[in-house]
Amino acid sequence: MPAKRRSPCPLACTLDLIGDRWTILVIRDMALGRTHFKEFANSPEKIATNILADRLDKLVEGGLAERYPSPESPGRDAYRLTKKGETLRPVLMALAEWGLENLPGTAALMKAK
Amino acid sequence: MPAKRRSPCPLACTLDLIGDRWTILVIRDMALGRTHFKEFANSPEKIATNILADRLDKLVEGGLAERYPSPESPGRDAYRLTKKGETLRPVLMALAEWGLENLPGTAALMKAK
DNA sequence: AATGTAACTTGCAATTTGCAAGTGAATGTG
DNA sequence: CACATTCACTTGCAAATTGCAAGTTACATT
Repeated sequence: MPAKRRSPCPLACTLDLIGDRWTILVIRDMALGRTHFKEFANSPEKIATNILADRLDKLVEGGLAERYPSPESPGRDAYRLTKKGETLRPVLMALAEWGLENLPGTAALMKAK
Repeated sequence: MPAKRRSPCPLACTLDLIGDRWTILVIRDMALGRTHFKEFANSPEKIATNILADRLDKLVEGGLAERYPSPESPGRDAYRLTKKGETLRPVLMALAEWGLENLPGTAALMKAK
């Protein structure tokens, strides 16, 4: 069941799903290979843990990410993008590229883990 | 002067500039050829007028849009994307395309005026 | 002069954020 | 085995942002 939509516009609907201050950054971290809560929390933007927990839940609910048992640390969960989540990669690239070309002082430090 | 940035990541910086609930929709309207306050306010998402006024100011401040005297209704102002604002078009397209392909029930009604 | 309309502004109430501190389970250490 | 850590969250608020409705101001039309 989709979150509440403001209109049927595909752009507006996409924003209703991932268009807040933090969700896309969490997706970015997953796209870079990060998997654990702590790693997301340690990103330079310093997302608050309550918001991170909330966004992770919503990403899972929305089918963009999935929780799975962490292979290296048994007992803990990890997160990864689903197939649907992976399709957002070009969207993130478009946003990042725009920033790189139009905002002075941004640096492409997006490196996979 | 750029708005406060959470990190130097180009993706994060782009979001710091336009990554809120409404800004991108206003840019969409401008990209569709809408020019007046009333037109933006009449979009199906029904942005509140105080927020619209605030976002228009910030878009102008940020150099993505510009105010100019309305040609058809003298005395009033109109808004249009600047060159920099126009470069966001592919970003909006990426977001809209993703919605169209991944969110059921979205319809591409994005038609220029 | 009275009415209308566009473009805001103002006043709040309701959400959402952000920060700090706390909790509970699983590990690591002596 | 007792004890301190670490991780993954929760909880409690205060502060900021949103959303809604009702003004207000300037210009134009009747």
